[in-house]
Amino acid sequence: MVAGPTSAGPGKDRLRLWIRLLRASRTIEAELRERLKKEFDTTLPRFDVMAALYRSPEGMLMSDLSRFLLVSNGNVTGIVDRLVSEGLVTRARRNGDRRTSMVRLTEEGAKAFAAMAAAHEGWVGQLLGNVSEDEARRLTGMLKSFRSNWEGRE
Amino acid sequence: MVAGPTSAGPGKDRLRLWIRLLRASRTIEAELRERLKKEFDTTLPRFDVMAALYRSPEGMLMSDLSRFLLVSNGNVTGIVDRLVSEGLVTRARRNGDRRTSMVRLTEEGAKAFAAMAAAHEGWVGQLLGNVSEDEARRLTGMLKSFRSNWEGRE
DNA sequence: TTATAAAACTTTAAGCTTGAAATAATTGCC
DNA sequence: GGCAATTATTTCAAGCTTAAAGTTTTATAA
Repeated sequence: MVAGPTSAGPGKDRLRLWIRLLRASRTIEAELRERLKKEFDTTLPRFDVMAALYRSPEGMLMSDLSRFLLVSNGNVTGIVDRLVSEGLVTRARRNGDRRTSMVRLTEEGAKAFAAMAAAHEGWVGQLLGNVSEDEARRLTGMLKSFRSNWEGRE
Repeated sequence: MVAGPTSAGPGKDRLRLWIRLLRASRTIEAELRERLKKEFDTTLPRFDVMAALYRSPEGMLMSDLSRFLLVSNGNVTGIVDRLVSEGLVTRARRNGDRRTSMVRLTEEGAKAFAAMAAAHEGWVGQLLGNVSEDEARRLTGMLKSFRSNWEGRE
């Protein structure tokens, strides 16, 4: 997914865009992963889950997390398991529907995340330093239109 | 890495851009992975390696592959192992430097890749259908500037 | 009711991924 | 030449990831 078009022709510009997009996100992701590991001894998936939970103090279902983070159900199970064993997150069984459990950050988890989020934002600002804030807004707008064309189709 | 900013403030626009970028590439990547699996019974990492090799008929060293694909050395070892066992790729020990081996697509591998690449390009064209070819070129240009600011630093 | 289906989640197997340690071969320097 | 440092690669342990199959609970409907 990271190599360029193998020839010229129509549609190549979109392919080139995709390659660029993928290389950009992989490069930045690798850098962030490395820093999260080095500075906070954690991983990107754990950070992702904590970020989602931080925005939902009332908690999230496993399936909410899965949908929001764009990863599979089973994946979330493993990550939450580890976060629970680290005391950063809790799984609360619900009375209403006993199939589900509400996942929440612990106080310690929220505190830990706040510190990581501040550093994380700084890193992103640095890594995307070449993009002006104005250009960032325009790019963001363009990227919004990606999904609509095909997602949600049957 | 997929959740949005937790508050407003300076630097937020770059963070928002990063979130968008990541969500876009994850969404597209997931779709491509699924189709590669369904249509060709293969994986994205295998496709990546084959794409890189397809562009280098003379072959690539393991370290070339690792650098080009932005993944670790050990990672490439495993993927190439599997491709070799499937008869799509060969590892040729070299006379000059016996630490290295030259990795090449087999004839079968090249044929298989050509078929996949054609389908792949069509998929990308479809998935990025909302982006005009013109806009694609502009976006690609913007993304090029990502690296220079911080990569290659010590 | 009471089967049947659907939903939420976990488990499993296979493969991907990293960073670190281990191997093996080459290079540089004295 | 001989030895330390470097380079290319593999191995390893831990964790991430998916798709598919399994479990438990809830909803549906005859």
